[in-house]
Amino acid sequence: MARQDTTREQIVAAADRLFYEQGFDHTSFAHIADAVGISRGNFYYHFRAKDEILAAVIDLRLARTRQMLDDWQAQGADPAARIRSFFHMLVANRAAIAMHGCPVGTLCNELAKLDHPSHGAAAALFTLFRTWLHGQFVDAGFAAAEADRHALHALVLSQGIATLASALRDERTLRHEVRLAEEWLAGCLGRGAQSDHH
Amino acid sequence: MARQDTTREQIVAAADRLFYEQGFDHTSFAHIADAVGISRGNFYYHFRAKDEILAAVIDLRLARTRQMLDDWQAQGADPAARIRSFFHMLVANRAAIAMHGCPVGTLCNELAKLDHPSHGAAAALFTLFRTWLHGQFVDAGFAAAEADRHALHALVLSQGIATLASALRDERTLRHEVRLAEEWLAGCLGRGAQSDHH
DNA sequence: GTCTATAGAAGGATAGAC
DNA sequence: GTCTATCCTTCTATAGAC
Repeated sequence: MARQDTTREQIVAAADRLFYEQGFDHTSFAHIADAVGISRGNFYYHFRAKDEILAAVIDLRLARTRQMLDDWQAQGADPAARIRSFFHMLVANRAAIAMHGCPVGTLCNELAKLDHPSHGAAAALFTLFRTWLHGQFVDAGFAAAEADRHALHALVLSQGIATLASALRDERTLRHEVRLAEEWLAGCLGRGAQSDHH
Repeated sequence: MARQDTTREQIVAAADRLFYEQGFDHTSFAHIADAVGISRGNFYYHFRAKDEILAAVIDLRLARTRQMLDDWQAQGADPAARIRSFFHMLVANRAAIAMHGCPVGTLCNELAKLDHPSHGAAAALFTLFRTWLHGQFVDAGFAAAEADRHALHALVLSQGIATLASALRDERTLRHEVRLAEEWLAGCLGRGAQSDHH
């Protein structure tokens, strides 16, 4: 972490963390100001309103997610290994997920309840994963329609795992369910591509 | 709906709905007062604080869930049919779920972020389902340990489905994923009980 | 660019009349 | 049991000095 970050970047970084840990609505300017070490009034030089900070946080998460997907793409030997990277993300972040859930799923949940204009932008985080996973399943030989169904199912599994791990505050459940997800993946790829799923 | 509900019951009913639609933290006394048609000051005759309303809402949901599980138990012909009732709940409530997510999962998410004392009570809603599902899998012939793994996996699937349906605001995805869950169940029960899962 | 001071609204909670 | 009036705090946001 370069300590030469601009104040704006520090605000977004602190908001990113606090929105994840405490929720967007419940995080006030005072919380963020304390975390960054600036005064409340200073916010409005960098952002016109709280919603703009949220938009910046979502943009940051989108960029970070794209980078992560690019890394998985470059490092994975084949589609199977790359999709396993996706599930392994849950294990790598298990402590945070058991405490605060999935950053994507819980943000979408909250913005849906608030009927917030940025709900669609947050849901675009899911679309990033969905599109990337779709590409992996296509590379594995599946037709587009079936690849999309598999991509969506991988997202469903990841969200269910994160929600239960957080509700039960239990990392063991998370690890076991990730193993099941990897078994599903192996079975899925083992059966190979089929033009008609039914 | 008997219109002879006590004021306390009306408050809890309105809070139950609003906490689901808008979230607990974001729902104010003014919201609930407007919904019930009483003044703000009147709350404190029935409840000492907002947290007590939340506790009452969770108690209501626990009671309602127990009743629902009893109904499924009585109406289902066999364990397979009863567990299908669990997944069918998602389809029956698909419109609300696409808008506001799962009432259990989203409440647990929010209370986890707020680090709220009632988080454990909310998570007990999951335990109700888990215990009931466990009983169904035991009745289907599975050993206790494996029955619990299956029960947990059913919860994971249901939460993943609800989260994605809500994020994408898409009922079609929900319906398709429920079909996949029922296929998983059929495969699970079809393979029958095994003493060792691995 | 950052600060202090403060406005103005909304939140939870209390007191006391009826 | 229900109301009005009010207190105190917190919150978002603005104005203006430095």
